[in-house]
Amino acid sequence: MAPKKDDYSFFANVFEVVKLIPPGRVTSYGAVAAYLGSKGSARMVGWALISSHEQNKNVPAHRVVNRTGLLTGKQHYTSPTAMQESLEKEGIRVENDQVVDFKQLFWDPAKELL
DNA sequence: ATCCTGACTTGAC
DNA sequence: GGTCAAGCCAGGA
Repeated sequence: MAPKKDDYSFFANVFEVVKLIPPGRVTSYGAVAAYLGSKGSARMVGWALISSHEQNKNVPAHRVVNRTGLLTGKQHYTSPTAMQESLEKEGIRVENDQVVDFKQLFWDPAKELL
């Protein structure tokens, strides 16, 4: 949901947005960060996702990739192929750790969610 | 308190 | 289309 105030931590905000990502779609860290208002804090989005792994949050982190569509976070998964398989499972084609038609599958919270 | 690292992004060459 | 360097914020040592 739209951040009403900064009462919630940056992480909680990331979780909300990521959980709102529709299936078969992907987004970038910068897009989420920009939606949160911290455009330059794209790294924090990834950091928040790490925390999400520790917690039992139902955050589809596999739907979040870097700007080039590269599965940068796959190495942080339990298995280096878990992320790619999860994406393919939703119908997203992944090739060489990169999302095919990433631009087409890109989901911008600032525009789509609005 | 400083220094380093990191699931990133952008601009410049 | 590549690579290099700088900026960015949070957390751990």
